[in-house]
Amino acid sequence: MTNSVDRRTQAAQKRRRLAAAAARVLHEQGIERTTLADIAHEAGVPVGNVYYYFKTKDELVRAALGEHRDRLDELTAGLDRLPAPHDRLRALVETWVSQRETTARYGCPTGTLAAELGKRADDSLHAEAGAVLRRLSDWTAAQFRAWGVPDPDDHARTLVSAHQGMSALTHALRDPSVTTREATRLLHWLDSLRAGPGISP
Amino acid sequence: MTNSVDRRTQAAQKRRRLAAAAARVLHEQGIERTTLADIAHEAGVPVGNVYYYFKTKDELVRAALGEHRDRLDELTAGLDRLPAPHDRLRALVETWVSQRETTARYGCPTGTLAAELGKRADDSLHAEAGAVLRRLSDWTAAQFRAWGVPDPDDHARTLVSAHQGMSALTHALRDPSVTTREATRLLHWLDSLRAGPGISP
Amino acid sequence: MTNSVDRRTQAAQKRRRLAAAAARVLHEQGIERTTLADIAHEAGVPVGNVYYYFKTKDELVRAALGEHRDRLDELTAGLDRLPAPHDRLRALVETWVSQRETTARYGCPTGTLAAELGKRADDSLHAEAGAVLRRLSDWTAAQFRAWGVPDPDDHARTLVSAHQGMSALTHALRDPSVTTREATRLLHWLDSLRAGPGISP
Amino acid sequence: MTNSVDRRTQAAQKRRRLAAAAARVLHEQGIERTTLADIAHEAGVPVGNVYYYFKTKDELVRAALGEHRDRLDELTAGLDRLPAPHDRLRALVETWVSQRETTARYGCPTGTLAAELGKRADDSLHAEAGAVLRRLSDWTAAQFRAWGVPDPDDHARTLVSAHQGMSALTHALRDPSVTTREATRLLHWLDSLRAGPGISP
DNA sequence: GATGAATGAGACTTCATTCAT
DNA sequence: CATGAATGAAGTCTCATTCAT
Repeated sequence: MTNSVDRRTQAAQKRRRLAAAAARVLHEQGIERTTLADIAHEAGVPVGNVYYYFKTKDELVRAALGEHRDRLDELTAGLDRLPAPHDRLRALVETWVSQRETTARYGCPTGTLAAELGKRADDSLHAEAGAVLRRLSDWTAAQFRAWGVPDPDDHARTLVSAHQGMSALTHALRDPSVTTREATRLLHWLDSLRAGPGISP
Repeated sequence: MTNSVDRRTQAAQKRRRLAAAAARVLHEQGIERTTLADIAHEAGVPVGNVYYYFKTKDELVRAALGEHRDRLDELTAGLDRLPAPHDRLRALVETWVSQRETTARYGCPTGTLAAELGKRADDSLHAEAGAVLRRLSDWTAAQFRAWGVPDPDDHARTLVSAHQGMSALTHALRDPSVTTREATRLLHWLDSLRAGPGISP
Repeated sequence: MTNSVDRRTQAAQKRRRLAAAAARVLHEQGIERTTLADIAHEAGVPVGNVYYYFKTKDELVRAALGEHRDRLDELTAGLDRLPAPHDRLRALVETWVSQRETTARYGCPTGTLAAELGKRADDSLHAEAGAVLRRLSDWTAAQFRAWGVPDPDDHARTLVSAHQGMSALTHALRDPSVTTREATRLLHWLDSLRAGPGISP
Repeated sequence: MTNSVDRRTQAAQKRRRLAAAAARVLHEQGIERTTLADIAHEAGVPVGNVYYYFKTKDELVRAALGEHRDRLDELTAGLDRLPAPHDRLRALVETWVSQRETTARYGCPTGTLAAELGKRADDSLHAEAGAVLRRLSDWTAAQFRAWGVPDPDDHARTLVSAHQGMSALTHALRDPSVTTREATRLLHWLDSLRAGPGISP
């Protein structure tokens, strides 16, 4: 019994390791240019073995998106420890700034995956990517709401959109300073909301 | 001589037709999922013939980016006919709105190509995509400058970034209303600049 | 463990089988006129599987050259069992005679491969072919040296050159008797050296 | 009339130019690695035009062999001006020495073409290459005969074989000194025949 | 005859997926 | 479960040859 639990745990760990490897490699190389062998190699798992954990490559992509969602949850969970919603949002923006070098090289993980998946005939994976962005939007709206800002959903959409925009431009121009500057603007905007609603971003 | 000119023109036209087909199909299917046969079929040309005009698939991608650049130039040339820079910028934003359905389905052509190209080891095509975005940014900065807005480059970067962001989100959520709403916000922002500089977006 | 060794052995055997098939077909059809499908078919293996063992066609060519080198080694190892160097060299020449029909049809395996490879821009495979010929030359020189013939390297070069020449001519004229006659001459020459050095071939 | 003759002459010149270009490029790149475009480009002729002079690629190969035969005839015609057969043969060997650098890079033109053609299912071109070698052999035999050496055909075969051998080895080892040394040996051999028959090569 | 363009067969290579042990 | 090996569909690219003007 203990043995079987161990096994189950071990299996779960291997699944996780594969998902994490997939998240990493797919972010860096894109979906279509990444082979299963790349992911297996990154995870230190024999190629043939991958299929015991994921029946198709698409399932690995799905797992990678799940991984990104989990990381987002960890991030927001951390931010939730800050007392003021306003500070949480500022910290979110600062997180983006701290990732600017990676963004310049590989773009936003979820955003670029969504861009690639959005052109498929089959929508299911694309929707999964969209869900991760919506999850961020929902959390952000909750902050605006808690803060008492009117139209919290609109403000959230604007902030997430701004993140996608600055990530895309940072990536396209390979210039981390795009992130720095846009983030500064966003922080000013957040501060301007503090004084009270009325000033549109 | 007339004959040879005709031929040269015809060849150039076919090249252009292939480039246009490539621009369309690559936008809709992404680079890696598009085969040369797809492009050849879209252009109504046998596959083998494509190689008479473009030696590699990458050259076709490059041509597609050139096509997008040309369309951008046509767009801005049209906008330049408007007398006031402020109106040109408003019209730009409204152009984006008019494209919202296509954006919801396939994303911003240049932006999604840049996202896909940015993960390659070889930078040259990615840089080409970045150049198209920078071209838009330069034109935009020129409008802000003509308008007398301070920090025109910063404002231009913000506007282009906003476009990339709203396109990415519109695409990821398959929701054209994202574009509509963000565009509305941008128009307010442009109007607020009219009153005089000082109010940050 | 036994299992894994078995597998490794099996894999090595298949690699060898492919290399042997390549050596055969490349000898008979030449490099450029031989397709991977030809080699796969000769080895009784599906085409796709070939790439599990050899990443490119050139690697198969390299393996074929290795095969020829191995056969040369087996040949000289057999000759080394003869007590007198002089007899070993005579036996070498007689081996050539025994292969005259194949030579008339397809030429010397190493020699014709070298001829084809020598015209490439990239030298690496050509050098490999040259190394096989040099290996024969080295063994031959060792025999002359052991025999006490002066200038053993010169004599070896002459013998190997004679072999290449008679093989080329036998092949070009499709006439095995060229080999027979030139071999007779070479045997006389070897005998003349027996009496003592001094008589140039 | 003059006009038509001019035209016929011009056409013949173009044919010749193409054949010469083919001889050159095929020698340097081998048959299979040379494209019709390569030859057309080398001759300064548009690709489509080649087919008015040669209906297939194989006919161009045949023409290239004819070109090599013509050059051989020019060579022997020049040697025929020397009074003594013995000197003609010495001069022949010295011609080979003078070509050693080209041989090291590309091998003997006729020999390497023969090697490549000899592996085809269809014999006709291969026979053409063999005929060029036999032509050299015939001329050589005539010299030995005029000189009074017995078994002139055997001696001729040996000399031509020696040339093929030293060319092949020079090419395979990319070492022109192979030619120099073997040529020295051949000159000694020719001199030894001068004293009178009896000493076998 | 001359020429740029067209065509289609076929080559090499990659890779997701499956299989046998 | 584990794993090296197997498979075949598909993609990119080349090129001899033909065609239209």
